[in-house]
Amino acid sequence: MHTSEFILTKVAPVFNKQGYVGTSLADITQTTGLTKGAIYCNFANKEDLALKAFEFNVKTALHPLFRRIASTQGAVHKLYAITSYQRGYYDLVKDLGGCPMLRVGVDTKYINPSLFKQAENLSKKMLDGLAAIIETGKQNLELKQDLNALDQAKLILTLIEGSSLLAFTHNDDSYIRNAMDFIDKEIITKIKN
Amino acid sequence: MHTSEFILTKVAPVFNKQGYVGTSLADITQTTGLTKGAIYCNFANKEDLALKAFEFNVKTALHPLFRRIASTQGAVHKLYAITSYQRGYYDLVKDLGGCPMLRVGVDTKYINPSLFKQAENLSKKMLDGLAAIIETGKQNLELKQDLNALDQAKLILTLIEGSSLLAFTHNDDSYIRNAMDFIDKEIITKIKN
DNA sequence: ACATTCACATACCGATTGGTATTTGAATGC
DNA sequence: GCATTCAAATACCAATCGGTATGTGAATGT
Repeated sequence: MHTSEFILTKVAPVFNKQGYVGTSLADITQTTGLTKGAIYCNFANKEDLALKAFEFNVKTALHPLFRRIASTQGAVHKLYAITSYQRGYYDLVKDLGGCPMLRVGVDTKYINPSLFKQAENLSKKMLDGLAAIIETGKQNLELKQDLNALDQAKLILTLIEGSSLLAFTHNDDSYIRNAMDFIDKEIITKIKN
Repeated sequence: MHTSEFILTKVAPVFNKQGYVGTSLADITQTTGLTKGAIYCNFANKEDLALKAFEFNVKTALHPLFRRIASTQGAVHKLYAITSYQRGYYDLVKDLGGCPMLRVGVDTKYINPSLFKQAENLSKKMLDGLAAIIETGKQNLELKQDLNALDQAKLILTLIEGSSLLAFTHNDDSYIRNAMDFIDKEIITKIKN
């Protein structure tokens, strides 16, 4: 494993737990066991490292979901794949310190615009992805025609992110399971007869 | 107005926007126009100030909601009062930088346990309050008997916090209005005939 | 065998951090 | 009118901040 990759595996969770300003170079050298020389040899500066760390966290927390969605056929099955994935989300990102999109979205809006932009883009991408699934579901006559795809997507993303927030606030993943159960029941009512 | 109160009005939004470590004493003296002497004359230290700032933010963002709930009679009307209040939430806390409970809940878990505890307690209080409304609604035969009050409360709080997060991520309060419309429609289906 | 390279360590930098000790100055009590 | 009080300003502190310049040592090429 290259050193830069090793650094990311160690540092990414720290950034996700402590935030951008809350993570110091001392924290970084301490968790990696390396010195500043090694860090600045592999990354341009703290911001560069934070950005890569965010990408790393997203890769471990959300890319598996994207792959599962892509390899699943049909709108309804794609939606079920999402809720199924999300049910394991708490355990998946527990050691990471929670959902990276949520963390960066809250943390960096006023202190690190370029990092915030990444979280904003990712959130938008997830919303658009959800809306596209629902829209094609309508076109394929899987889902009822009177659905507003964008509104439904907003609702699902709201439940995903909101339940993740509360799960990590209270160390209790029942918020997530509860929300996913609800989405599943909602999906059934939206299936075209 | 006492100086300590004046300081809070100026500093509370800064803490809410930039976070605990993201807000320096220099930020504090700058936004207040006062010196460190004045700050430390009115507050024990940065943590004390941050705690009081959080209370101040909660007072402006959520106490009006608590009062409206308390002065509204009946479970269904109380629930509608919540969604009605929440519809104006984006504009209400826009200058504050978003929902203080959400901000502190994400920001401080690993860097300031006592401050995090405050957010955690508040979140728990809101959940219990919601569950109590639904439970008494069942007992008063306003709401259907097969409702799980706690699960419903978790769902509502999830939608409230999740929509607030997305609204401030994308500077778009349609997430909140959309979620509140959905809750309102859900309430109707839960009313006992 | 020797020069070169390069990843990483060490040593150091000015600036900023949160916090404190001292000073100031206006109001208050007598 | 003089001493006291007290909120606020000033001046200062060690520690830490992110970042950089230099040193080092093992691997590489020839």
